[in-house]
Formats: sequence, C-alpha cells, structure tokens
Amino acid sequence: MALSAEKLTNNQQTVLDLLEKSKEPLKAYAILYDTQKKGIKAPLQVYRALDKLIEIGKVHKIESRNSYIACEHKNCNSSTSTSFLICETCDQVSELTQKNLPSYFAKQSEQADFKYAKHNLEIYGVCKDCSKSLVVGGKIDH
Amino acid sequence: MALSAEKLTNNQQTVLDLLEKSKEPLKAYAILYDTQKKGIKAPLQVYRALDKLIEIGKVHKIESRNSYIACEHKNCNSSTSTSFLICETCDQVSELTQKNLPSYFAKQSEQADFKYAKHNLEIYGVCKDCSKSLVVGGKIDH
DNA sequence: TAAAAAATGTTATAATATAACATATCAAAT
DNA sequence: ATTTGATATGTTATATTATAACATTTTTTA
Repeated sequence: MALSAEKLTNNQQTVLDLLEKSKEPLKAYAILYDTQKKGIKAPLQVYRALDKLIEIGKVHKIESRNSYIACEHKNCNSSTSTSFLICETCDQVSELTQKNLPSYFAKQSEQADFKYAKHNLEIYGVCKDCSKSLVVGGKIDH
Repeated sequence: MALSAEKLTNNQQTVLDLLEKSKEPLKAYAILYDTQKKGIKAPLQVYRALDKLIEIGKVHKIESRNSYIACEHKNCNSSTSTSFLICETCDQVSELTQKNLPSYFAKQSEQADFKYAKHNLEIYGVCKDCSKSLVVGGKIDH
C-alpha cells in the first residue's frame, strides 16, 4: 500500500489534527496535554503516533527545538529531508520548499567525498510579519 | 577581550580536550563519565562548560543527535551557523566548510520574505571510508 | 584592593524519550 | 468466515537529556 493512501488510526489522527490546527510547532508533552480529552493518556501514545506520522511524511520534527510540525505540503511523503525557516522573534516555523536543495547538497557533499542521502536544514532569522512590525513599532514586542 | 583570545577554565579545558581527542561526537553524559577522573562530578559542570565552548565557537552541538563535537577549524569563533556531514554507517561527523552557504541560504530565505540570520545544516549519508569498505567488503560491517 | 563579573559545587528536579510486556485490532489470504 | 501475521494500543516503569536554585569561590577590571 502506498504511504500516501495510508489510513490513520485514532491516535495518529488526533495528534495530526492538533498539529494541523496549531500555528506553531508543538512539543510532545504539549501534545499530550492537549489530547487528554481525546483519550491520549501517556507519552508513549504521543511518541508512537508522531513516529508514524513522521514516517509517512505528515509531520516533521524540528530537531533544535524538540518540537513537531504538520507538513504544509499536500500528500507529502518525504519523511527524509526537511528544511525550515524558524523565526527567532515569534517562533513561527515555515517550510522552505526548494526542490533543488537536495541536488545542491549532494554536490557540496561530493566535494568532501561524502555520499548525500538526506538532510535537515534549520534556518534562523526574522519572518516577514516580525520584520514588518519591527520597522513599524520601532522595537520587538515579546 | 576578543573571543578567540579567551582563556579557558579548568572544566572548560577538560571538556574541550576530551572532545578534541574523540573521533566521534560525544553526548553530555558520556563526557561526564569520561571526565570524572579530572574532577567533573555533575551534569551541570559539563553543560556549563559546553555552553561556554559553544558560545566561543570551539564546540558545536549536533542537534539531531544530542551530541557535541570540537570545531575542526583553527580559531573558529563562529558560534552561530553550523554544517555537518553525518555518516549513517559509522556515525562519524565532519564539518562542511563551505563559505558560500550563508549567502546561498540568505538568498533562498529572501524568496520567502525571511531575513536569514544563521543556520544549522545536518546532511546524512555515507562517508568516504564507509563508501569504500562497502564496495570492497560487499556489505556494511556494523 | 574593592567591586563586579564569571565560574564552581551541589542538590534537586524538569523535560524529553524509550523499554518491556500484555492485549487488542486490522488486513490479507486462505 | 477464520486463521495468521503485522501493526497498534494501553500501561507502568525507567532511561536520557537538560536546567533551576542557591551558596561559594575565583577571576577580572577599575
């Protein structure tokens, strides 16, 4: 069965729904807390759902933040490489959808005699919205 | 005082020495264990030394592995951006020294109206040595 | 040498993640 | 429809990674 056609179980759907509604990445224990009413009671239930969702590409982990985000792409089945833009001001995260990154990295790796398989890229900076309010307001509002 | 001229304290030097001798990235509690004989007794002593070493660019954290590696570059004072090649076969890690990565990422980010500040890149694949032994031996020796 | 800044030592605890195992559910192929 | 094998669940316990809080000491700077 193709990954993209895979039917989710209750726990998996519960976790995915929450992540898709969220504006920001969520941490595992935040997910646990927010899904108690849906019957998820233990960390393992969250981690197992996350593992599966990551495997089928519906969710990505942001390693440097220990947090999880729903994939923005329809029918994404790339569980492998990820590229994020992380705003240091508001903590919002978006995916960098650059199709040529893998081949670029493959080329860079090759120069070090390294065979590229996949990557995780986390770019930190200031997002559009925060950049705007910074100019308008004159200072960052934390 | 310039960061590169900074003199290290005992704990900091102990942790750095260990990391520089190591062929692979080390985890914090592995560092703790290996430095007991040098007088480091508690996790906080390790984490505090690591924090400082990271701040002055002598050590980098590999986020997806929760492990730490000494910087390969002489007089590195870049505590900001990091780029690693991580071998999935032998777990060895080397730094990708590509001076134009930041400007490349800045350009990519700009297309998403995102102001690049720094990045963390973790490329997974197979290193030169493992690639070789794979061909010669016919299979991976774990 | 006094004041300020940074580092230390120590105990406790927070935050993140997995082990182990018994049970249940689902999908495919008889 | 029923066995079978794979996958998911529920649960308790525990491992792993990291920080809080606070008293003390050392180092740096003025």
